[in-house]
Amino acid sequence: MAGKTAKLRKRPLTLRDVSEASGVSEMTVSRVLRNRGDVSEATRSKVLKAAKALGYVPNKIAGALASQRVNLVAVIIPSLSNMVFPEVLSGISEVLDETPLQPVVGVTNYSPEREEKVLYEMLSWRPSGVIIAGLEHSDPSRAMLRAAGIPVVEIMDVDGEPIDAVVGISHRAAGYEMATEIVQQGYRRIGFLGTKMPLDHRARKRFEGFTEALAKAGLEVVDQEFYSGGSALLKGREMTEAILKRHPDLDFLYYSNDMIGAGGLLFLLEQGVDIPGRIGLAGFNGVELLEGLPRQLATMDACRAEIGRAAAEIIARRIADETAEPGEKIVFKSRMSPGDTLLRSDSSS
Amino acid sequence: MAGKTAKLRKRPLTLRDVSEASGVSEMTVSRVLRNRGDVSEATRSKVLKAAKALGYVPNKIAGALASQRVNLVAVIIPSLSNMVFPEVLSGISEVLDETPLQPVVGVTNYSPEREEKVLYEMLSWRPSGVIIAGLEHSDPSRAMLRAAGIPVVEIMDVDGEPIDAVVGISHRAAGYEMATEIVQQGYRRIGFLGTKMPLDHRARKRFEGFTEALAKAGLEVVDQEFYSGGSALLKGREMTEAILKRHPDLDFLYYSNDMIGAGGLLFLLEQGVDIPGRIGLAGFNGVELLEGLPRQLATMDACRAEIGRAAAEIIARRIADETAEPGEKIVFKSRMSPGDTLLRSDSSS
DNA sequence: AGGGCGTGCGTTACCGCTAACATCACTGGT
DNA sequence: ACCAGTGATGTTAGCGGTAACGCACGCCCT
Repeated sequence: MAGKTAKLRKRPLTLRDVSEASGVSEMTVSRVLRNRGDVSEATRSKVLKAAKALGYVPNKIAGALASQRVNLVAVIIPSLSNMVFPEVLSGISEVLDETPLQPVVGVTNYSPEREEKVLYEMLSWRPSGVIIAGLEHSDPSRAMLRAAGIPVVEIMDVDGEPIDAVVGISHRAAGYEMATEIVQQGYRRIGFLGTKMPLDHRARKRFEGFTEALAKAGLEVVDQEFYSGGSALLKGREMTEAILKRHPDLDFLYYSNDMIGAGGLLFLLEQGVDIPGRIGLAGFNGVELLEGLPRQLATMDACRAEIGRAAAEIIARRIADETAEPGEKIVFKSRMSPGDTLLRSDSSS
Repeated sequence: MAGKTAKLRKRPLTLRDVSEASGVSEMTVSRVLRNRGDVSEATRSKVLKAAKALGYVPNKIAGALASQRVNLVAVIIPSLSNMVFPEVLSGISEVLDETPLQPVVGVTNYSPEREEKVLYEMLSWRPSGVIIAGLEHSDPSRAMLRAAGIPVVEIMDVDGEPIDAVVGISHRAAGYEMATEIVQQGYRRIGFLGTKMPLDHRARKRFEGFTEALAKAGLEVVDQEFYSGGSALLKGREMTEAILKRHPDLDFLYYSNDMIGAGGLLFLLEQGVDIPGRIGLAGFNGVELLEGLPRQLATMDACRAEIGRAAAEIIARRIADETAEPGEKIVFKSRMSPGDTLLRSDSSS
């Protein structure tokens, strides 16, 4: 190669550089690089060679502006440290990888103000679609989403009024179902342990469904315990100890997530407590971690990957086909997995 | 408000719409929206009102193209499911939140090909800087990074030749140090359990440092066990059982990450094995989860958040000040935390 | 020979915004 | 009264691509 690659170039490479290097017009280079339109095999390879030699990387900013197309999908989630969301993300990526679309992630830390800001930032890049966790958004956020004129899929939760499409499970139903099973197994003195996050609407809805089912059986939650921050596993231990100290007669503990449930389980096993004979346990989420525990915690699957995949499919379809119907709604069924901490041998199932 | 908001607008909003709605030039609107240049308080509020009424969201694509400035920092990591990376990310966000910069995450799944593709995609958005995990990249990737003419910070690992700046710990040293301590505690028949990932260079380097220190003491790893996929906690159990079945006389197990270490720990505790009397254990990473275990697993902290913060600071500094020196190198010291599974009471410390 | 058509490439006019400079009305000093 | 200085706004010319159309040229058919 004629050493044309001046190491200390000041001006960044553009199509023009490639076009000059290969002796064709910018338009032709553009066509080659995008595999669009007819270009003869001869010019095609000539251009590709030049582009590679220069180390040219197309400028999507200019491309997007000119073509009015941006192959980005904004994905807005509350957190990355709760493993639920990375799992949803991988479901999304899995589907989008088959398309020209690309996910871009924004994290809100469960804060509506931050959600609004993140959303504004993302929309200012004019993505082709939005996937956003939850149905609860500030009014400006909802307005932005509506005004954006792009497909919006709200995920994780279906208990509420969607803006456009929605994919998720009913957390209310999940809580209800779990409570029903708990009652049926004969538990009567039930404690709840959860996170001190008024903005985790899904946890709240599970709790609401839970208490509703209890109420139907004439029961209510005997005591509650909340935490925030720190190692969930450790908090699960501590809260379990605390709640049982206050109410040693509790016969069931419902945890708002598997991590604290696992902490409670480990704690009780160490204490030599008979599970589920003396006390039953259940969590929520179906995290992979549970498989490695000494005892399988009862839980309900949140259908994370499925939700991600379905949401991405809706987005992909809507973008590929402008005429596709908006407002689709997909409800997954949260599967109960009773594990070893819920079913009492003598009970019917 | 005079109902000017036509719900079914086809053409998306632009500066021009705002400028017409507020009776000033586009330039003035632009100035207001960016808080730049002198604008009288009167026009400022007039413009802001119009923008809000219309629900205008600036188009960063056009803005970036015109100003030749993109306030994005590409962050390229192997995975989101290994909690290490979300923690690094939050360190990065923490720092970038104080600046106009914004992180954009790309995930490679430990695949060099995918890394190359992700990098190409990200660079085509012309980010202002790149933070990328690891020092091992394909030649084209390295070339792209060099040619991009932007600050690059390689993170997590410092054992190798950086492209530009680097922030991390020495995994080789971490492995070495752990082995040294193990030997000093009198363990002699040592097994290694890790992940079957030839492309996890950091795990490899820890292992190399580990065996090197053992060799210096005239020892070598007695047996090894590898896994891939699945629940790490469960795999830790299974591998521990398997390796001990083959070599019941092992007196120490070194796990390449805390998750499988925790699985092993739980397994051995269930078996009633005396830890660390009969057998010692150690992992790597200092994950928060460990705090909730019945026994504290010996581990070494990978300084995740610190690395994220330091990398972001370098990027921010380099972008703010063009003249800042490239090639900075920050080495954190991986702290050993012996927990309850390494130190034998009768040993010196 | 002329018309119709497909192929391969170039030209032109933007996309929506901003840098840089131009303009214009004041203000104040002398 | 004149000019420089300043503050508030407008004008022009791109940024680096792409859509849409234009235009040779060769080919086939009649």
